[in-house]
Amino acid sequence: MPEQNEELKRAGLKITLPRIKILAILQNPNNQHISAEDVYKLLLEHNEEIGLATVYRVLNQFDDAGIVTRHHFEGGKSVFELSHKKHHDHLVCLNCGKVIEFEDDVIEQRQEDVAKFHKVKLTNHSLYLYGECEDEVACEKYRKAQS
Amino acid sequence: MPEQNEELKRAGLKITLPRIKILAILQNPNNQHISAEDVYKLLLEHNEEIGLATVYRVLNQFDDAGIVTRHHFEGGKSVFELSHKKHHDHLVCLNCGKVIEFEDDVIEQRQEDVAKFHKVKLTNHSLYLYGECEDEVACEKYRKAQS
DNA sequence: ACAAAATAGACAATCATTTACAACTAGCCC
DNA sequence: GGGCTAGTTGTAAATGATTGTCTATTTTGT
Ligand SMILES: [Mn+2]
Ligand SMILES: [Mn+2]
Ligand SMILES: [Zn+2]
Ligand SMILES: [Zn+2]
Repeated sequence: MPEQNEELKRAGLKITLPRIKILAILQNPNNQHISAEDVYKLLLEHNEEIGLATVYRVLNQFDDAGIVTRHHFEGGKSVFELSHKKHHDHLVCLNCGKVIEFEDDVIEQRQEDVAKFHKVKLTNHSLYLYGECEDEVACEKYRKAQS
Repeated sequence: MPEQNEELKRAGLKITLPRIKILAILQNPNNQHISAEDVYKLLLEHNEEIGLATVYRVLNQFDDAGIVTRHHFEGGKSVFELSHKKHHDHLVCLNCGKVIEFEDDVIEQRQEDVAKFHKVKLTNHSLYLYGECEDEVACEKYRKAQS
């Protein structure tokens, strides 16, 4: 019945509780760019008894189905986001972890030019900008939450 | 006496056999963009009894000292390269693993603009382009070597 | 409701990388 | 040149993220 079911059906995935719950979490605007571990933690908070391995499995299936996109921000672990938006790149604050999305047509075009110049058929790219935002408040709050 | 010693001394690192050998490997033009594991394998081929942990340790020390730069190409493992060249980004062939270096001032400038626009002080960035090169021969040879 | 096929859950296994720790040196002082 | 001490090594065990295995359970079409 809920909207998640449609999405799952469209992807050819059976409708199961873990998939519905995980998809719902990803759809929450608070949880854009979330790691498998964090999805798992949220499930626990919601008292859902879903194993971490299942979270990884489902996230991979979503990735294969094109429902989510996987990113590799600095720090080792993968981060996922719903892929309903058009392509964009990311600017990450190294202090507070805030993620700013952006798209720059000039950069995109230039990437194509570079690839063509080197006779390479471009299939994808990853661009991450890292820096320090000026939001002292957010940075502090976040840093506290981490420790 | 050898040139490696100077480099190590300059970095304030004691001159030890593992460090000399590893640095020599990195300096070999064949080994730009090499993983810790591959450095280790080359050492074995040269009959140097150096542990993998030492390779990782030394590579990290080189990174701290600014002697090498660490990259995160697709595929999980870190890749290192001597950092004596000016900044550049990478175009990687997903078929044969070939790495093409490039620099594009327009892209660099645009990145600065994006960061400034979002009021973020840019500290670094990572840009990787992935695609398929047209070098059938190289791609095939490489693929065979892998399997 | 029923059977076949897919999936979940628990947990072992893997991969890249780091850490612990005891044994071993490089660099410095006499 | 020998000795001292902090820095370095090798080995092996530990880690963190992610995947694989296996059996029990669930989804779905009939
Ligand atoms: Mn995004
Ligand atoms: Mn390079
Ligand atoms: Zn911030
Ligand atoms: Zn190629």
